[in-house]
Parts: sequence; structure tokens; C-alpha cells
Amino acid sequence: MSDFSLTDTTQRRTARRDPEASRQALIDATLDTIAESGLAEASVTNIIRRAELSRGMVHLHFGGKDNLVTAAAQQFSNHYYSEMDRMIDIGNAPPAVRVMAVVVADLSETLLNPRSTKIWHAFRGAANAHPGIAKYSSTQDERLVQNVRFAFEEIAREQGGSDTLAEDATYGTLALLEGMWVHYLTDMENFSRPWAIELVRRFLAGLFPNHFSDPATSAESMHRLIL
Amino acid sequence: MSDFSLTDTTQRRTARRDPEASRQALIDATLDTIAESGLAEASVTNIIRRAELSRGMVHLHFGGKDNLVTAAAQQFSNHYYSEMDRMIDIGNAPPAVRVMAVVVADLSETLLNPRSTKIWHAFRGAANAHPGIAKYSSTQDERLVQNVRFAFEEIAREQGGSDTLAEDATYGTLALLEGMWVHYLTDMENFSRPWAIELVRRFLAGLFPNHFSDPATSAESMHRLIL
DNA sequence: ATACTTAATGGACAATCGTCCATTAGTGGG
DNA sequence: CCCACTAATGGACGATTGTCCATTAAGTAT
Repeated sequence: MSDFSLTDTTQRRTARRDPEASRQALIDATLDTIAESGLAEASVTNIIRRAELSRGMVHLHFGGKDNLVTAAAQQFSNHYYSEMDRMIDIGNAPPAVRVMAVVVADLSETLLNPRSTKIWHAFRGAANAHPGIAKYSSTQDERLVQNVRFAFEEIAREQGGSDTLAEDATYGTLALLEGMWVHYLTDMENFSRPWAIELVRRFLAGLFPNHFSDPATSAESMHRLIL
Repeated sequence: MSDFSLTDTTQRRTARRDPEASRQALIDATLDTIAESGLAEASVTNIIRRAELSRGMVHLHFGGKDNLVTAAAQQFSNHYYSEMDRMIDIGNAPPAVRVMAVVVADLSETLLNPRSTKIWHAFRGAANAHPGIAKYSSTQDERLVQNVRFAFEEIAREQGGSDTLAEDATYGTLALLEGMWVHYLTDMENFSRPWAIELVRRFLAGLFPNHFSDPATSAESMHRLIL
């Protein structure tokens, strides 16, 4: 109210002539275009039209379209893992609860939604031919895998199971989640998150009856814990 | 030897002026290009160069590039299911063996190999924006799902489990297989088929101990049965 | 042999692709 | 207030896209 001119300047500065904002607008427009119309439609023309920026910006900020798409893939990947980290930060809960936290988070609307699934699969489909994308299109983030593996090793130790059992449980759980994403992509309206969570829990209860039959690992209970 | 001229005529006819062979050559070239360089590189120019045919053939036989790609997706899908049917045709074996037959077939080199995984994921990534492809990029072939579901319902009945258990087992198994394909795609050299088969069996043994602990459902035993 | 049918060719075509650069216009320091 | 700096613009550019068609040539029927 007092310094109207300063406020105005700040606004105009933010609106036009903010390289960081422009960079971000291009990445957002790229991801939105991919989610809405696929990677093939993510041309420079379509991207800059959506971002309401001029043609030269892609070359100016990224040096070319390839780098822009790679940056978009990187940001998308970072967003997934940062949100995942945020959601599974629940202190030192029992290992089975920690595993289920990863499951619930991966299947939550924050991470698993129409936009993210479409983008995810579009990137993965192009990853083979596009090294820049390949780097950021793997779910096998080392930290997350280790996180799950440690929890399963703790469970296996308690139950007297072998180490290969823990490893199988780790990769099986991640594979199950991958499969759920595909299931969601191909049949969104019939997909039920609680159903998917219970399905995973049931499979894990088969491997570790003493841990994943605990009501604390049920879909409702986990939902309350995380959100 | 005797009728050299006839043989020659037949050869030339097969070589040039065989519409069916030309159609097939275009489809093969399309799939090969996608497997090798991705969907984005599957341009008319690249396809006809690989097929060693002329530019107009795409329009002549398919009416346009979109229809060619769709036909390629259809043929690829048909190949998967016909090979799958062939491999799981093992008479009236116990239900657990029938389920494991699907698992082993899906993870066999015939169906799961570098070429097929790359094509598969390329198609799936484009399916959202390309209705023609979407039709043929689903693993949820009704016949196959029913096949697995019937087997699990039989198992669940024997074991006194609920119907939802059979349904969970069905979709869980398919999800597990989807996840294995992704795992294979992202880490081909470290992927072991026996390991993957045993992993699935172990998960199912958790749900149905009486059936999937049977040595007849082990990777080696199944391998012998199918091949 | 001749006419007819049609598979196959390959270049023309407009549209679109991504890259680049001469130019304009905001912004902060002297 | 002006100068240097650089974010931002938008059109020009050659290359490449998919479609289409006039033409050629192979196979078949008369």
C-alpha cells in the first residue's frame, strides 16, 4: 500500500525478466504437454505457446530442446523422490510399518495420479533411445531400495528368514508397485488405492505373517499415520 | 532344376510384386526401428529405407503412417498372445502348475527379450496420446486374465480361501510380472529368469502354501514342462 | 501379342520441425 | 540520466516430416 511503485516493479520483474521463472515455466509447460498430449506433441512450438514465452527461450535457457526435456525428466524424478521422502519420514516405526509407508506413499494421490503416470510412462518409453531421459526414468533409486531392503532384512532376521528372502521381498514389493502403476494407467476409473494397498499387504503377509498381519499395517491405519 | 524358368518366375514374384510380403516388410521394419531407435525415429523415411521399399508403399498399403504403426502394434500384441497360448497349452495340469506356466512363459526368452521389452514400453508410453496403439498395449487380455483367475479360484476353493483372495492373487501375479518386465528393461544384464520365477513362486507360496511349495511348481520343473 | 489391372516407384508438396541470431526492451550501476 | 548488461523477442533458415499422385512396370486375362 505504502510503496506501490516498488510492489509494481517487483510484480513486473517477476512477470517479465525473471530467468529462473522462465526456465521453470518452460519445464512446467513441457511436463504439462507430455501429460496431456504425449511426448510426440511436445514440440518447441507447443511448449512455448503453453508457457506464453517466445521461441528463442528454449535455446537461451537450455541450449536446445533435448536439454529442456532432460531437465523436465530430472525435475519430475526429483519431485517424486522428495515427496516420497517427505511422506515416509515417520521416525523409527517398526520395519513392517516402514515398508508399508513406502507402499502407501507410492500409491497415494500425491505420487500416483493421472498426470504423473502419463508422464512417467511417456518418459520410460522414450528412455531407451534418449540417454538423457534414461538417467531419470528409473524407480530403482538407490536410497529408496536400500531403505526398503534394510526394513526387510530386519524383519527377516526377527523371523529367522534368509537374506535372499529379504532381497526377494524388496524387489518383489517394488515390482508389485510398478505393476500397480501400470494397472492404474490402463484402468484409472476402476482403480482403488485401498484395494491396491491391501493387495500388497496381503502378499507381504504371506511372506512375513507375523509382521504384515499387524493391524498397524492396514490401509486405514497407514493412511492415518502418513496423512 | 527341370523347370528353371518357373522357379525363376516364382522367385521374382516373391521378391517384387507381392503385396502381402510388402505389407509385412513394412510392419517388420517399423518394429525393428522402434526396438533399435525408439518410436520417435520410426519415420516413414527410416522405415522404408530399412524395408528397402519405396516411399509410396506406406500410403498404398496402410493409407498413412498412423495405420502402419497401429498395425505393427496389433501384430506385436498378437504375437505375444499366440506364443503365450502355445506355451501354456499343457493339458489339465494342477491349477498351481497352470499359473506357474503363465509366469514362466511370460518371463521366457521367447516373450521377454530386449527387442520385445523395448517395443512394449515404447508403445505403452505413446498409448495415451495414440488411441490406435492403446488398443493393443494392454497386458490385460481378457482371456489370459480369466485363465489365471480360474486357476486361482480353484486353488482358493481347495484351501478354503475367499473369492477376493483369488482375485487379489490374479491381479497381484500380473502386477508382479509387469514389474519384472520393467526390472528387465532397466537392468538386462543382471536379470535372471530363474530368480524372477522363484520370486513370483515365493510370493504365491505365501498366499497358498499348500500349492506353490510343490516342487512341481519350481522354476526347473516348470522349465522342463514347457520347453 | 495386346489390353487390362494393379503393385510399386520416387519426386513434388505444404507443413512442421529445432536451431539460431539480429533486434528490442527491461534492469541495475555509475 | 545514461550506459552496460542481458533477458526476451520473433522471424529466417535449412532440414525433415507425412501425404499424395503421375508414372512405370509386372502379372493376368483375352
